[in-house]
Amino acid sequence: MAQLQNVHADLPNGEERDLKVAVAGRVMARRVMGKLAFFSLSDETGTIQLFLEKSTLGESFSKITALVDAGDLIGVRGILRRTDRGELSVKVAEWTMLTKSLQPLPDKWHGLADVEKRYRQRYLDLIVTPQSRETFRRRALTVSAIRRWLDDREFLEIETPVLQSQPGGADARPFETHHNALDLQLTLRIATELHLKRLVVGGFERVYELGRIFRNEGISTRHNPEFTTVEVYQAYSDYLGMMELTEQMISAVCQDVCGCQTITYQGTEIDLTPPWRRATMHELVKDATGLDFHGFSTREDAAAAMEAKGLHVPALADSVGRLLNEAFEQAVESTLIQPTFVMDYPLEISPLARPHRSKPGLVERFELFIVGREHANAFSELTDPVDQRQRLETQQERKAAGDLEAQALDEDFVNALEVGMPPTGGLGIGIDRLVMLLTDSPSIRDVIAFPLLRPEV
RNA sequence: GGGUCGCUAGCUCAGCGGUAGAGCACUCGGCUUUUAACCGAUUGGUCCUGAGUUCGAAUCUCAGGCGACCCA
Repeated sequence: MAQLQNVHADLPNGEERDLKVAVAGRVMARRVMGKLAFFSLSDETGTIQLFLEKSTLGESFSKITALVDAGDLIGVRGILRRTDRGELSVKVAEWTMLTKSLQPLPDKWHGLADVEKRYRQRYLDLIVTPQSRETFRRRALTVSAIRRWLDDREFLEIETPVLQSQPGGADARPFETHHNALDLQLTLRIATELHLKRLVVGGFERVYELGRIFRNEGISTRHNPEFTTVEVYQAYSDYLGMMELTEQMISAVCQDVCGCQTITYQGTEIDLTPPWRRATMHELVKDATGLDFHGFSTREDAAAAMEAKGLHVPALADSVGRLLNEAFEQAVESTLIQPTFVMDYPLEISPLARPHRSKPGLVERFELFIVGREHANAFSELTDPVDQRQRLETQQERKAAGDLEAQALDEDFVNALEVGMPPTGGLGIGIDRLVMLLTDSPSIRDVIAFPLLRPEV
């Protein structure tokens, strides 16, 4: 229908074009006046008006006006005519009921305002909310633009298991399930990381996977229990290489999806043109709070200084590094509106990242923040199997001490590192949050077609 | 987990202690240039659920359900 509107934009008011056309779609509105009627017919691309005359349709006119309601799917044949008021129309010669709608459409003017109903009955939302259709169209464009960008650079997408005997690759609680034939307790993956790294060990030097992961955690405007990430691994690269890849890829995807690299998110202009700001976590915390975490040698010193600044000191944060991260989350995170790479994280909160080449106690890791939210996480991968085993053993101790999100020790993964993994840069990007950014959506539920909701009744 | 707000016709909403309402949609009638068409008529209700207060509850109170937003 958009095509018809474009091709025949030159047809003058009140004139007909002797061209037979056939269109099909959903009747969105009816305006019937005696011996003349106008319907609005919509398909995925747009809307066209139907011009129905009793004098040309005869008995068929009474049938269509009597039987067809808003919401029905019909097909019509006829010629093109632009009405006196300038609306391109199909002057209908024949029509067919394709699908009768048994339920009335929501209010044609107000649409579906109840957000709960929009999520529970997304099909209705999509019919009556053009904005919603545009969001999911852009989501599809985003996903395909990312795949195209990576494929063009010879990254291979390889699918890894969703069902795993133990979760790994992230700090998160998994969903649990059971395999009947093997009588095996399984978990749904919380990340794709450990399997993609096994593929790097196996000789695939550029791999990625764009897919669904599952984390058994709360729901908010930024969290859905199942969400989509893309993880990318490049052998013989490092976190600096991943930083460049990240800004190049996201700015290119934005260009593809939005047609430019400067976008507006909830009223704030965001400039995604590379290069992006880079700053270390230490610098950012110092700028925001005045606290220099390089100067603290014990947790007690750091905790006292934080409390003096009015920052909360959680009991689980049992080291200077964890407190630095707390200070960052409390004082800095929400202020990082324009794209910012936050670099050089504490080692103890990064059990899969390589120690920093020149800064003891830190790792070569960055997270990307835009509009105050984490959008990506990357590091120079830890490839030393001895160090990796120790780090995961430390995680086991934390788990025993009650940290439900501490990571498991995946023996086979350590075994893979013992076989030998090349130095590698790894990156994970949250697709849902990226789509939120590119579609100006305030809630993650706006970019997930069927977000998890508690069942009614 | 805590706080605030919401839930009334298919949809959008009003009503806030005294007979349950409007617009749109649906049904019927009228109308040959409408586009939120218009005019007239009809129909449509577990007022989220339960308990309580009251002569009387959609309305007040308590508990519960579902959702939204904020906080942890």
